[in-house]
Amino acid sequence: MGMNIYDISKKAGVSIATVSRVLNNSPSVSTKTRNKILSIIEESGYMPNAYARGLGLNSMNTIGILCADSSDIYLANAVFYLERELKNNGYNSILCCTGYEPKDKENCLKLLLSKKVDALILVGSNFVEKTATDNNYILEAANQVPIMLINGYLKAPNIYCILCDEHQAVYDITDKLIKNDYSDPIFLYRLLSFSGIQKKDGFLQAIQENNIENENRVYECSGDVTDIKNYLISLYKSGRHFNGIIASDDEIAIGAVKFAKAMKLSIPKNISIVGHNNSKLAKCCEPELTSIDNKLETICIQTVLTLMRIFNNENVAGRTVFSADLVLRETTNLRS
Amino acid sequence: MGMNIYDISKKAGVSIATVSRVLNNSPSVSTKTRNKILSIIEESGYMPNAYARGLGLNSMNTIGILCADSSDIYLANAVFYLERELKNNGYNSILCCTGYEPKDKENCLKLLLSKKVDALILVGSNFVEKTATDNNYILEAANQVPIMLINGYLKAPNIYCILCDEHQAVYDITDKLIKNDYSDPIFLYRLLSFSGIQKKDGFLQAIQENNIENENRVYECSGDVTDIKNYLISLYKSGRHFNGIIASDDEIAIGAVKFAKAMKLSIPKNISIVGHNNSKLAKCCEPELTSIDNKLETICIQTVLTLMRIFNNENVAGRTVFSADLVLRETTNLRS
DNA sequence: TTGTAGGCGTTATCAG
DNA sequence: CTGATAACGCCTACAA
Repeated sequence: MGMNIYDISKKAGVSIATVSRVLNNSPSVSTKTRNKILSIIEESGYMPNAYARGLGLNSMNTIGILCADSSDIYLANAVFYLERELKNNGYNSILCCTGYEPKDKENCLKLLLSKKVDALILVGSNFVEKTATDNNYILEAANQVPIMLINGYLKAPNIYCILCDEHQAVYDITDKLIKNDYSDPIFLYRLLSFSGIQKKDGFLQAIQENNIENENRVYECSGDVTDIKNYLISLYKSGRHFNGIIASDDEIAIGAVKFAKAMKLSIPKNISIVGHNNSKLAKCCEPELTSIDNKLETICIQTVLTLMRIFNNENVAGRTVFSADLVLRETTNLRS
Repeated sequence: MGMNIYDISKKAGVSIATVSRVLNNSPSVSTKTRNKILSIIEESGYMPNAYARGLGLNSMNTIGILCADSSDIYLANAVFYLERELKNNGYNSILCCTGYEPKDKENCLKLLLSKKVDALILVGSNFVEKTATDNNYILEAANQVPIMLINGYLKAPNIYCILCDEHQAVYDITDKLIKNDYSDPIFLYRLLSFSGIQKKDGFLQAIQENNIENENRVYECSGDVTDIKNYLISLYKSGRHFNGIIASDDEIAIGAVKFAKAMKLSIPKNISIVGHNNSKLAKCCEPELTSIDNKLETICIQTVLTLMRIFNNENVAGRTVFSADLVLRETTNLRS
């Protein structure tokens, strides 16, 4: 199997340059020699050595995709869309799951850089740390390759951010809920990542503009559906009787639904519940979850499109924002 | 940034060979020169060129992971576990989602081969086609690199299969259900892939051994939770009044739960429902889903372990089978 | 249209 | 312990 371009050139009675030209679809090869070479390549099963090619061209057409956890439903979808789009544009994807520790994120990023990927896509707003200096390694990386940031924002040269306006989305639904007499909503989140903060601030802005007391409204939670449910039950039993729940992801919202059922609160009569991401979970829930759709596929398509433009030296925005959709289902009684 | 080993060697006043030795932790370098070179590398931010190294060593330590659809919850988990294990062993993962068309699977596999990955991991039994010749491309690929098959079986040189005994698992639960008076169960599946067939056959064996009529027991279904629900409703309304549902994945099972609720069948009193994969969905369902856990993490860990042994020229089994666990929850009233 | 030769940045062999 | 040099396989001016 150890075939190389010399072997092919010998068999064809031509020089390696001509073989290389055929390989790279150069027009300046006679049809006759081209066909001859092609048939020899075909029958010998020869494949150009990707490393050698990479060495000469300084690229192997691979993109590094970094995400905290590709088993997370949301991130898994992002990875799927990105890989598809990249493949359609002739690029392969190296996946690297970093976990949530800043140090690990940095190590993974450097690892991919050492593999000489052509660009890096950081998926998930948790890549942007609150402490600015913690993001320095990303800025440095941007000196070497373009960095695409999905659902995060970092203003710096060679960093391109594609995101969804979560602030507005959460503001809108909170405001709507309040104006529909669910005037005592709470907000549940896992992480105050970039988008986590956006969501929280959108929520609080709606609270403020409606002149509602803002104490005891924002709660951090963690764990699986059962953990969330139990957390809410104890919160409720402690006397905090809210009538609306805005969750920062669908899994939390499902925990909230289970809580409501456990406490015999009728959904959406006694309590409204809104999820986030409009994931597959939303339709698995009963009643089905109203959820904010943050246009993940659109974002991923745009990300790859933007990246291709960058490779092509076209002019490109450092920041692209899409607005979210609200998908109404059975955990609210709102109308569109 | 375009630093190479020559630049470093000049700055250090040594030859490139010595720099290379330091880079590769060769013991035969004096501590003095080693430290000098290391500090120069450090301050200059030099990184060895991975392509050049790959060219020389004929490996870039990358493994190709092929799966039909990495947004599928089950496959996403597999990809996550595999990437983690590979990374821990010094390998990077190139992900390639193939879709379900045989031709596309073949193209993706060849694409990865052309990138000179060190091995290929095919995730999901749908990679093994029923028509033997359709698998030829996999056998050919095995001439170039080791092929790891997760949840599929193909007996051939250099192909290593790690799987779960789905047959036994489905047999056991079906038998149990029947013996607990749920004597009219049906089996729902999406695809008759390798493991799909295992599951179906396990089901049918239990049916047969319990002397139960085997007509109108096995149904193909597709789509999302709502589609499954509607499919079952129409089946039920047509007069097919089963009292047990064994589903080939959790999403189908959730559709089944929704069907039962819609038809006012009490779970598990009137009907028992069993999912498969023990995914996150199982706990999102209400009542929570009894589900067959096919040990995905164990399988992935074993896969990478086996692969490392292969690289190490150790002796390795061509087939490793784990037994499944049954996780009892609220959609059955069985005891462990 | 085709061939020659240099360069890409390593690793590894063989002298010293 | 260190240095010179030949691979590794491809691409691409430049020459013919």
